[in-house]
Amino acid sequence: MKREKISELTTNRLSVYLRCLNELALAGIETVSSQELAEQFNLNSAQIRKDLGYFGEFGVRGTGYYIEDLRADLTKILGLDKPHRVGIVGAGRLGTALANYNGLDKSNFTVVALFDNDETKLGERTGGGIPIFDVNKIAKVVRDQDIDVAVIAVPARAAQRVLNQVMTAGVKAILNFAPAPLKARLGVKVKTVDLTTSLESLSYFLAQPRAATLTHGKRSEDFMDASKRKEQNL
Amino acid sequence: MKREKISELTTNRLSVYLRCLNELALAGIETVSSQELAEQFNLNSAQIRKDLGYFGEFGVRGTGYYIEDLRADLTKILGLDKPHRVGIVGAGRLGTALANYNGLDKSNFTVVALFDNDETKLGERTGGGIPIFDVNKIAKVVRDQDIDVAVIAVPARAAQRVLNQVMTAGVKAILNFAPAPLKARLGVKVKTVDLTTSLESLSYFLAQPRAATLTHGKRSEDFMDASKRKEQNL
DNA sequence: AATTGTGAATTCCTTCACAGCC
DNA sequence: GGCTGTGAAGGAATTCACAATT
Repeated sequence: MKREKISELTTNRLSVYLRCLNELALAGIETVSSQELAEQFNLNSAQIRKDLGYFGEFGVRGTGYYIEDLRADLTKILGLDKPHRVGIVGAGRLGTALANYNGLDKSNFTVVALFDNDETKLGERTGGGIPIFDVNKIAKVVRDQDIDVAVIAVPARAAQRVLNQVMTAGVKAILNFAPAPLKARLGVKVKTVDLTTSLESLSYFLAQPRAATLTHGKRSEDFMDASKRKEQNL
Repeated sequence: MKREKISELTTNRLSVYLRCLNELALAGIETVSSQELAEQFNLNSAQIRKDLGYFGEFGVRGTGYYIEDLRADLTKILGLDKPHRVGIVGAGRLGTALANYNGLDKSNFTVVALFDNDETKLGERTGGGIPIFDVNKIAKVVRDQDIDVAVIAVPARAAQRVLNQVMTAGVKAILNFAPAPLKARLGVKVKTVDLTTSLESLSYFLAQPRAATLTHGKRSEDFMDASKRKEQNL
C-alpha cells in the first residue's frame, strides 16, 4: 500500500464500484473481473485496476476479484466501516427532503439533527422524527450528537456564515447545496453540489448545433461513447 | 470564435462566472478583471481567460471585462437567452423539493410538470401549483408542454426505464439524481448528481490520517490551497 | 501601467500494452 | 488462457509567462 495523494475522481469511482459490488453480492455472484465491472460504467478496465492499485493488491490473476473481499476492502478504504452522523443546516424543502432520504443508511450515514433559524420550526421534528434545532446551537449539538458531517441547505447569502459556524464547531466534511463560492479552512473539505450550474451546463449542450442528432440513428444501440463517460463524472 | 470541443469543466465554470457577474452588476460595478474574478473562486486568472478564449475575445486590455457585456455574452453562450421547460419524473420528496426550488427562474428554467406512477398523487398539484401527471403520459406531456429538460428523481431501479421513456419522448438533456449508471443514446446528455457518492467521498477524506489539521492554526486565515479548488468542481 | 489572449510548459488523468501470476 | 498490476505513452486540463493592446 502506497501513500500517494488520491484524486477525488478516484474516490468518487471507488464509491460507485462499491455500490455495484453490493448489488452483485446481493445477486449471489462471487467474483468479477475489472473488465466486467468496467462495462457497467462504460469505462476502461485499466482505470478500475489503477484506482484499486493505489490502495493495494486485491485481485487474483486469472480470476478477478472476490466480491465479498473487495467489498469489505472498499468499505474500509472509504471509511464506511465507521458510522457517520450528519447534521443538516436549513430545514427548508431541500433540507427536509435530504433528511428523509433513504439510502444513506446503507452507507452508514445517519441524519441526527436539522438546524434552522425560523423559530416556528424549532422543536419540531421531521416526518422521520429528526429534531430541528436553532442554528445558534450548532456548536453544542455537534458536540452532544457527535456530528462529523454537515450539509448546507440554506440560501446562498447565508452559506458562508453557516460554513464558518460548522467549521468552528469542528466539522471537517461538508456537503454544500448553496450556489455560492465558499472558502474553507485547511483541513476542512467542502464538496459543492450546484444544481443551477448543472442545469446551465445542460443548457449549453442543448444550445450546441450538433451535427446529426439521434432521429436518424442507424441502429437503436448507438450508446455512450468515450467522450461522454466523464461527463457523468466517471 | 473557434469551434473546438468545450469541456464540461469549462461550461460549469462559465455558469459560475455568470452568476458572479450578475451579482456584480446588481452591485453597480461596471468592469472586472480576470484576476478579481479569479479571487472569488480561488482559481487562476489564466483559467478564466482561457475559458472565455474558447468563445471569442470579450475583454479590453488594460481594463478587464465590461460586466454587462460579458454577462450578455455568457448568457447567450450558455443558451440561457431562450427559456427552458423542465419536467421532473418522480414526485417524491426530492422531486417536489426541486419543483419548488426558487432560483431556477433566474436562469430561465421553469418547471412545468411532474410525473409519478403513484395513482394517489396524479391530478394533484404541488404547493407551487405544478401539475402531476402519470409517468405513462410522458411522451404526450413533453410534446404538449414543450419540455426540453428532464430531471430524474426516482429510485435507482426505475431510473434506466424512465431515462428510456424521456429519451423516446425526444428530451436531449437530463439531470439525474438516481444513484445508477445510466446508458444514454448518442446526442442525449445525462448529468448525474450522486449524493451517496458525494458523501462517501467526504467519508474517505475524514478517514485519512492527515498531518496537522486545523486545531493548531497559525493564523485564522489559512484558507483554501490550490489542491482544494478542483475538489469544489472549479 | 494594467490587463488581455495565447503558445509553451507543466501537471494531472486515462489508456495502452505487456510482464507476471494463477 | 485469462486476468491482474503497473510502467510507459498519450491525452486533457491547468498554469506560466510574455507579447500585444488599450
